[in-house]
Amino acid sequence: MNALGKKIRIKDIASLAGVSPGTVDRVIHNRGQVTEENRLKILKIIDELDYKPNLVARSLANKKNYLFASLCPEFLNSNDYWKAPDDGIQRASREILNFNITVRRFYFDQNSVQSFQKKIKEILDIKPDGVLLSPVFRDETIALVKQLDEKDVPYIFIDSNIEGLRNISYLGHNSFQSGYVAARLLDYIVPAEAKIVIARIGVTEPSNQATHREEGIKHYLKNISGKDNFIQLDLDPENSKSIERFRNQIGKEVRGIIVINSKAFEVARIVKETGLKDINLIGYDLLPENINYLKEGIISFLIAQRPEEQGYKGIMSLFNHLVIKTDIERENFLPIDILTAENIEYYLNYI
Amino acid sequence: MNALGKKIRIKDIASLAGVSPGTVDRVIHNRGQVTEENRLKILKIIDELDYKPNLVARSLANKKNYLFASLCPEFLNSNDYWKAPDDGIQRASREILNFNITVRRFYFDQNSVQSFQKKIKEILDIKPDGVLLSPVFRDETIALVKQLDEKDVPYIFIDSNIEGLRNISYLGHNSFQSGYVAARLLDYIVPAEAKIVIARIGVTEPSNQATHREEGIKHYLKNISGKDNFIQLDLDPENSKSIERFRNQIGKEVRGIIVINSKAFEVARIVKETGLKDINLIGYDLLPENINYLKEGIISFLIAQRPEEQGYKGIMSLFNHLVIKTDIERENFLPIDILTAENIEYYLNYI
DNA sequence: CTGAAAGCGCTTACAG
DNA sequence: CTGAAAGCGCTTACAG
Repeated sequence: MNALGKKIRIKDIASLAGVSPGTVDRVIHNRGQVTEENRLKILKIIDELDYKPNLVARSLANKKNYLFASLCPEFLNSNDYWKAPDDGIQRASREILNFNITVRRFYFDQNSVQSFQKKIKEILDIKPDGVLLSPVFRDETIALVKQLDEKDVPYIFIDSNIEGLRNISYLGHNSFQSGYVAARLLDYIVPAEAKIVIARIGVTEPSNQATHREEGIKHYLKNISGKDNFIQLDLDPENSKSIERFRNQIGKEVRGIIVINSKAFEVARIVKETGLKDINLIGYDLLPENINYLKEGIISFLIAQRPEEQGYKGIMSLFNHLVIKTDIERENFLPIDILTAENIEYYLNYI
Repeated sequence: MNALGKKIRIKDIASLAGVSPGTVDRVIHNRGQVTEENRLKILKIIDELDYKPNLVARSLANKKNYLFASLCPEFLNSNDYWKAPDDGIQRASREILNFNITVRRFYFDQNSVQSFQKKIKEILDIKPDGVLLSPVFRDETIALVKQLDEKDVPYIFIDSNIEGLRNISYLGHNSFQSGYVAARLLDYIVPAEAKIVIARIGVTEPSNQATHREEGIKHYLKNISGKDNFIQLDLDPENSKSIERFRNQIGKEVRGIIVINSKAFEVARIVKETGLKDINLIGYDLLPENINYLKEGIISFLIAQRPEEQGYKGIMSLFNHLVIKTDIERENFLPIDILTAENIEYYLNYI
């Protein structure tokens, strides 16, 4: 469309420039083999008429097939956190199928570096045009993207970020800030003098993301609300001694708990079994077990990061970058969503 | 794509059925003029091969132009609430431009039924294929959609809903529930015995939406938290006497205020000027003035309803219904988003 | 360096 | 009731 609302076609530009459509196409796609004189003339006309290519026609004519690869942790059932990004990836795939885009999904075991490495090899073997991944293992991710960089294959990180790499985009939370939000909410609902617990669940090293959340929480409590009556507690839900220790600690004076990974339900279970009434619990991520405790009132707030959208937008960003050739935001921090029993339903039903 | 990953074309179906592509097309689009025998044969093949039309090709070949009309309140500057839905409508328009869709936007004066009626006439004159509107005026909306129903023109409501009409979709909050959320938040942050104010700002009748919110708030306070220490206060921010009265009322014992329309900033201003410290204020909608008071800490929570997305999804729903012919959700309740000073930034920056 | 021609998958008059 | 042909706007070998 130009200013007059008429659709400008390559054919129109060609006849105005006194050349054939093929020549215009060469200019548009910088394929060379055009005299500088013609090139400039054509570019001028394109600019003046504000020519916008018809992407529908381009896609239909284009023989090029694009192959995207995604690499995320595997999930065993629909309860798993990683089902959501996968759903988003599939939704985007369906939407761009007719644009000759194929998306191949790869999965690795979060507890096995080897499986990550193996999948990376498989991905490099299929020579993808773009890659979407969750960079769970730092060193292996760096090794992978080095190879992608060499081949000029763009890649996008979701869920967590590794700074200093050449990913065209990151889609996920600012985890430090999401710690801030959790601390702020707790600050609203527990009395000023109450004791607070920052809980880590499980025996593995806390992820990058959990670590940053923890930093955010502590920073807020210390510097904004001026508190220092918080302690850190580890809980191994597989270990009855650990559970007992945890139970004893929270039994006295503790009024608020923030769980820094997605396993708030483990704490909720203990709170419920013990019959503790005045404890406010805040967690992350909408795992079904977390949601149940939220609805029951055992968990006060859950903080969510739109995982489905991370997968969807990730694939769409590759598409926009490679096919539509629009600019992509380097850092795309998703909203830090606050859920209670009262607004969770419409959040879950949406999309 | 079929199960084998091969792309099935109309041509393929035609040769399998021993007919020409034209005949297959007639069957696909129910244009008749095909023997029942051929029709059934072709439908069987389509089903077995799980044929999915190439929408890109369809769109390119299709001579049909679709004209959509939108009708929303006018806005004077980018601060206005109604800028956001309009942005969403424009974003969707751009995205589907190459599918031969034109969107014409109409605006009316929220304070003038006449302007609404006038625009309705204009919309009917251009004979749109689909209409998106905010049904601010009930009777006039009913009169409009009666005419649209006669012509089988689909229409979608955003922002607020009118029950019992044949709109193909509604996109907006469940306002009663969003009242629930506000009351729930206030309940968390004010002491059990504290006095609460439900405030209406302005002299015009409260909208449907504000009324439903108010019902939700009262229902929650009475039935869930078992409170009856709340009062309702009107504030006319243009009237200094009204302001004085409001100021006096909230000066004593009141610890929480919920503003049921989008003008929480009017109350925030009074709270700030008066220097009241222990009042928790909750409002709706992300007007720039509301956002400023949220960041300042005068407003504790804002509840938002994704207005940009309402406009975007509204147009995309018309597109999907008319062009792609997918099923549309009749009621599409958007998430009731909870914003604090700590998570507002990422919410605003995100598309 | 350039242009004419064929083709992407679907739709639409048109002739029979 | 049916098929052959032309066309949507763009891209891609191919011949010159």
